[in-house]
Amino acid sequence: MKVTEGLQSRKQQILEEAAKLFRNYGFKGTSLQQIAKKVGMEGPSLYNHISSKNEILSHLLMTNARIFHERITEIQTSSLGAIDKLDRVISLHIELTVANPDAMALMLHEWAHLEPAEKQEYVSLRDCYEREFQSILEQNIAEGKVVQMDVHFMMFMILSTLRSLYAWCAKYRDYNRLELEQNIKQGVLKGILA
Amino acid sequence: MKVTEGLQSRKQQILEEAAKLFRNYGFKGTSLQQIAKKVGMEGPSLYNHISSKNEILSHLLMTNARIFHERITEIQTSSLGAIDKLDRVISLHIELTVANPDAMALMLHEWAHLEPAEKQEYVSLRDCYEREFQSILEQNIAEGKVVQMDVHFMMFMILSTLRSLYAWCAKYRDYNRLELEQNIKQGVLKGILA
DNA sequence: GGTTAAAACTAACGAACATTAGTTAATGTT
DNA sequence: AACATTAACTAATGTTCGTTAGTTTTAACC
Repeated sequence: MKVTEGLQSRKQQILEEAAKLFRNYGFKGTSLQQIAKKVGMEGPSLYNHISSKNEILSHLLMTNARIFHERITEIQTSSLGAIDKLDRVISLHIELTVANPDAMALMLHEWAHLEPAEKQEYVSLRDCYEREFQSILEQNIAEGKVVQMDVHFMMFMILSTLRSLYAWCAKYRDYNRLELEQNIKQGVLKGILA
Repeated sequence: MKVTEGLQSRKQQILEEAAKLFRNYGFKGTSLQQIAKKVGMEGPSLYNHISSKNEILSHLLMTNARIFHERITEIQTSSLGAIDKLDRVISLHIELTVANPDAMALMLHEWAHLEPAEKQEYVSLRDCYEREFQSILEQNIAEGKVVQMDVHFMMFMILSTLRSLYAWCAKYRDYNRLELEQNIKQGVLKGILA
């Protein structure tokens, strides 16, 4: 038995390098040999840590999908005011994106390569997330906190920005996270606040 | 020689079906056999119309990249006011996205699979586009047409929305294009107009 | 220091895929 | 009617890749 596991386990290291590669070349465009090389071993050796290539993708996607789902229902069922709920959801996106931009980059497209059962669960989690989001926006509209506008359209605009954040947040390393949050909230909300 | 070429040439048909498949499964995740099946022939028969799988991707990406580059420099060098230039650029995005949402979906990520020379040209065209865009925004800021805000950040927010449009515009078929334009411009600009 | 288990390596298999070559059917031209 | 061209097909090739099996090395523990 090993007593020291290194600061991050070997598996964690594999997941992180895979996420970077998947982000750049896509799941199908990345070979296990490439991943192995980044971690410093031969391709087949990966199978001492994972059970399949697909498991890597699955872990990266499902983990974050479940977190998003948990956290937004937590926010939605809280006793916060509508505007504060929206504020928290934006913070949630920024928090997860800053913590893990590579995995976040995969969530837009790469779920298509999940195995059927997990793909179904992923889509279900995402749809559920969007319903909660929409509900929060509708609450804001009903309370007059926000301009009159087609809900779907409002959601499209906000989610487009939040979901693209991974691609830009590297350029804002000099901003600390609070500055980043304030900038985004101002930008997103000032177009919305009545 | 053929006298009737059908309403769309066979090659055009291949490009369109390929764009749909690339959008859903990615370039690397789509096989020539899949494309051939959609067009109604066997895999190798595609080579009577194209010279390689990569040429399909190249055509889809480079065509639109060049159009974007041409049109934005046209707008930028025009004698329009700053605010009108921004307005035209937004219209440009909407126009091209509505006309060809599948090809537009590829422009975010699939350029990574272009051959080195073309990848370089693509990135160069995109960078050039972003410089022109930024320049237009700076003009707006200088003229006080727009709130004080980090230019890169402003560009990030607007481009995030415009570049995600392909994913949503299918849901807005019932909107006609003018309504769509008005909605987007109101949404994007109202967060910006001083 | 010898035992044991984790984790690395090498070799090889089998499937999928892009691409090439050679052939045939259909269509338009002379 | 003979010819040429286009575009389809079938068969085959070479490559890449995920994965398995078997073996060796590493390193903790008694």
